[in-house]
Amino acid sequence: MSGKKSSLTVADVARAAKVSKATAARVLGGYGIASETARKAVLEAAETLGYQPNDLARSMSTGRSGLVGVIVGDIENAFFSQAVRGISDRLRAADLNLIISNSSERLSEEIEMVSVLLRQRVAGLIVAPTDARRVDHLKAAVASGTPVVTLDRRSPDLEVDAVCGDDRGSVAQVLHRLHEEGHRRVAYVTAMMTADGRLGKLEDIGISAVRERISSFLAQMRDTGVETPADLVFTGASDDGSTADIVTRILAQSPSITAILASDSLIGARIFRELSDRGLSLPQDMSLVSWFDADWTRVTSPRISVVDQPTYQFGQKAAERLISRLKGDDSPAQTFVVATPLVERGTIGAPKGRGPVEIPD
Amino acid sequence: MSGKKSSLTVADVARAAKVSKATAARVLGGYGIASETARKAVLEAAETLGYQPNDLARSMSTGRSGLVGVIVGDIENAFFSQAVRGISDRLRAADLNLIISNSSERLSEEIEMVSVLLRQRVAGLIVAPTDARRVDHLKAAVASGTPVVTLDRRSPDLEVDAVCGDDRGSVAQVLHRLHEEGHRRVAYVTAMMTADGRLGKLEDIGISAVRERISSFLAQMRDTGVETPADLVFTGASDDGSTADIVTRILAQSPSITAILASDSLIGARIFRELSDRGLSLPQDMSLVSWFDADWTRVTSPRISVVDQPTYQFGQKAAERLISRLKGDDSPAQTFVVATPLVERGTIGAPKGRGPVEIPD
DNA sequence: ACAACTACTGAGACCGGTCTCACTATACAT
DNA sequence: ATGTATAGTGAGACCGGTCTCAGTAGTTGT
Repeated sequence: MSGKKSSLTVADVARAAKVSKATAARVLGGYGIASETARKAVLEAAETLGYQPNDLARSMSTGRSGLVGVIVGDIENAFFSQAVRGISDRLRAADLNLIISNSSERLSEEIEMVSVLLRQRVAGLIVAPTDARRVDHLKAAVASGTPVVTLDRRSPDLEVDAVCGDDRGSVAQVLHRLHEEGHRRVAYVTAMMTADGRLGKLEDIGISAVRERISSFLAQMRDTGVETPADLVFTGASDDGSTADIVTRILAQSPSITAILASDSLIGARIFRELSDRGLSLPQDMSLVSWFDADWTRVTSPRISVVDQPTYQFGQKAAERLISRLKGDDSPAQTFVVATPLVERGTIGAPKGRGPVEIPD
Repeated sequence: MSGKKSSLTVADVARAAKVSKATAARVLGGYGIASETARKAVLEAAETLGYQPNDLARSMSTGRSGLVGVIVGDIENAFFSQAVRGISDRLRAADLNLIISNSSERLSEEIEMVSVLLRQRVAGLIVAPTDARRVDHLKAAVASGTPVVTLDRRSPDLEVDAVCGDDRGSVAQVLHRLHEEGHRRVAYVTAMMTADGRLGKLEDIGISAVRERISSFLAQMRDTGVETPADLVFTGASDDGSTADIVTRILAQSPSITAILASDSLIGARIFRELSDRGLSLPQDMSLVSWFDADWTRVTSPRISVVDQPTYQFGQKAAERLISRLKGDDSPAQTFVVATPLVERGTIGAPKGRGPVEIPD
């Protein structure tokens, strides 16, 4: 029954309340002072007129924008959507809203999104940078006064707060546990693409979390006697077909691989499905550990052992840091490492037919 | 090496290019006409100065904002995050960005978010309304000129485009299939809360998709001879504990319930886990069909039969409709029903110990 | 009674764009 | 030569808020 289309402004309210635009603005905007009389008149006029403030105009004149930009690799992935929820919940409490963007893990898109968000004059940015070596666009954002917090990943070139999991530590923990159980050759499977499907130089891995994990993986495997651990890293598990290929290659390796590490829950699900389809039973025929405690990991039999990355908390913490920066905190940039414990369920077991004895070449 | 903090404006560029602010704005804004000479000078000046347009100011003066508000029940839920991805992909192609909000399926929050988004002067709204009977806030948005599209749900009070699944049809299809297999008493489990844990009046169900499905469920069951089908609807399956209780109640019912319909993938996963934990095997001891084809449904054994709601497409379609409205399409509001086929996998089977024979009371 | 201070107010500049409009060239028609 | 388009331009109003600043009450001090 009200509000046609032309938006009414403080000026309209002021007129109705018979005060100046400045006074009406003070009351409506909640700043400065106004007499009780004026306040009541304005509020009443605003009420009956159905005044709705225009935040666009507000942020224009204040410079502050109440919007935070978030750039993730893929919201569809529970890893990120959970983090986004954490971010959203924290932001909401601070009266901030969130603009979501998807980089699809492509640098060019990430750069484009940063530019768009900066044009929108977002108050800050929470980003999962897709390439730790190419962060000029983020540096520029910081330089121009927009605080940035990185999520799940970090770049040595970027002096901003970061919230990460303990990537190196979790790999070490998982491998140690598997070694204990008797596993000597373990595969690491990641969705990351490489030119020839083989692992190249570590420095060429853009996503820092992946790099850290693989680096830790290689070091650990070498330590426990594997001579060419790079052969145990399988890249490009980005869909069902490529994952099936990888599983085939894993099963074909000799001396045989007895356990698989899945870099994320999507890969974990695919590998699990692939193994079951081939009639293998876990953990007898193969042990499996996946990163991220997705829904499905407690629904399989046996249940999947996971490295639990509490991404909701990642998100919360990242939002907290950003809010704190927005409030003027200018302490040195810090990296917050969130514990990512191994949750052992049913897919870790002794490799079939052999115990802790090393198999000779 | 550039861009300190004070933002530079068209005026600055104009000065550097020795043209008027108006001309510089025309070149930079890509509207009106300008000579080749002027254009080059402005572009060059903008380049060397590192000019970044201010979209805030732009939308202020144009009135249009390049931002679309999206309100979902819970981004963490794959159902919605997938839809958001669909929305995001389509919006991006139309140079629109997306502000995400979570209503947590609470009307009060939904109302608040609509208000916030409207203040931000979003160009349009895509909403999964949590209560079809309380849509005044959305009506107001439409009345004030902000197009709205509802996602997965619709309200008879709201004359806007809606993108929904075929809720009635899918229930009918699933029940028909189960009936064929010999099932007579089927349970429907939903997360929706009711005051006393029992199903009240249908009209009191706020989420239209849920209401449609339950309504269809009741009708079908009654048609096939169940006298009090409301006893077969279990509400409040919102967490592990309450779902466990419901499973207990389902298993205790007599004459016995032989199949379960899970209203969403979260519930489906919980029920599956609960049934396995109790040593029941599917589909021999119980048939199960879940709505939404989540990741995990192909990872269990047996694989879960699902009603496939292609929410990515829901999202795409919704975004498409909104974009079309934004472009001025003012044809009558329409509801787009996306097919949601039953994908039969391993959890539909004949009920144990009895075939298509009706059991006497 | 006059100064000094406080509480409140309104006029108007400002944020950084868009966009209207009046105006100057030059081109073409008659 | 005069009239009439047509391309290009700049001055300045405008969007809807915020915020500075000068000014008007009213209060208190001495």
